[in-house]
Amino acid sequence: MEAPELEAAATRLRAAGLRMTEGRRQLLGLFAGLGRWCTPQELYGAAEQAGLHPGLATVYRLIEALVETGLCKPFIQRDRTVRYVFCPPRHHHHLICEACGRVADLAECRLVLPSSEFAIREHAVDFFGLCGACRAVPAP
Amino acid sequence: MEAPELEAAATRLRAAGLRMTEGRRQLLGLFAGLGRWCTPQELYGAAEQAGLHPGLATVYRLIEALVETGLCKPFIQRDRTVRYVFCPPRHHHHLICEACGRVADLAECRLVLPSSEFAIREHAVDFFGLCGACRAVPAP
DNA sequence: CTTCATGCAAACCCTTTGCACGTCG
DNA sequence: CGACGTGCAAAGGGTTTGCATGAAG
Repeated sequence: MEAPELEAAATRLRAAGLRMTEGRRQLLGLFAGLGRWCTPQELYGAAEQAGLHPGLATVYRLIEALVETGLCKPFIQRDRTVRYVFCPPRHHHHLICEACGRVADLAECRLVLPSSEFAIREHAVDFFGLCGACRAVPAP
Repeated sequence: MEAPELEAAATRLRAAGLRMTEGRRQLLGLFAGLGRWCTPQELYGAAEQAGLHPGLATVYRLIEALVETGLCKPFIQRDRTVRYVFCPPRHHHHLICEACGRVADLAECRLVLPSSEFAIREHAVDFFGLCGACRAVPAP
């Protein structure tokens, strides 16, 4: 995640009426920089390790705001774990490594939309598998 | 959902070591016939209306078994509601109406998979929008 | 200064589990 | 008849909320 994308995300949050506090900015930067999906608890843990000390509720509230503004997408796994992926503010798809959780963005995806009377508002194309690193070694 | 697909689902469940009790068969038939995604509570309510009286725990246990055998897929919505879609035992994608919850299967979808070092195990292509009926009238 | 963010802990609610009984094979 | 399914109610645990305090604009 580069600074421009982070800035664009912050701008969108501000546009939604949210204040960019220092803690929020840092937590957002951490999440965007993680490059992998995570549970709120995992993000909370990562923040601790990074020397930030947000309350768990704050983590949940940021994620909620991100989801509402389209900057974050929830996934539910088969074991019902819910993980969130940070979504840069542009259309894209995901390649999610099921071993390490790393998320790669896929800007281009040639998808031929089906023709039907269905009015499509949004489509989700997500790929699950193993990233190059995890094909070679166990998950880090 | 036609009988053959229901039968195929039942066969897969049996293959997974599950017993097809009468109640389970009826609940499965109800779910498969619903044609829309639903929460466990909603399925429970639909069963009540249909004259079945499974315990809520039974509904959860069936859904769990279906998910584990790939006959059902969980979706998490932006408001964190978790809904399940019955998945006939063949590869397909979904058209999900966000107004009425109706699910249309999409057997064919021309998708050009991206080339990368990523080993894709599974891909999900799901469309969200409004079905023909809901474009015309409020959700039933 | 008004509005919104934060932490903490309690409250919530969806989901899961334990147990006794019934049923499938 | 042994293993699994079911119902009920209680337990569990991730998520949300209330409230007092502090920062943002």
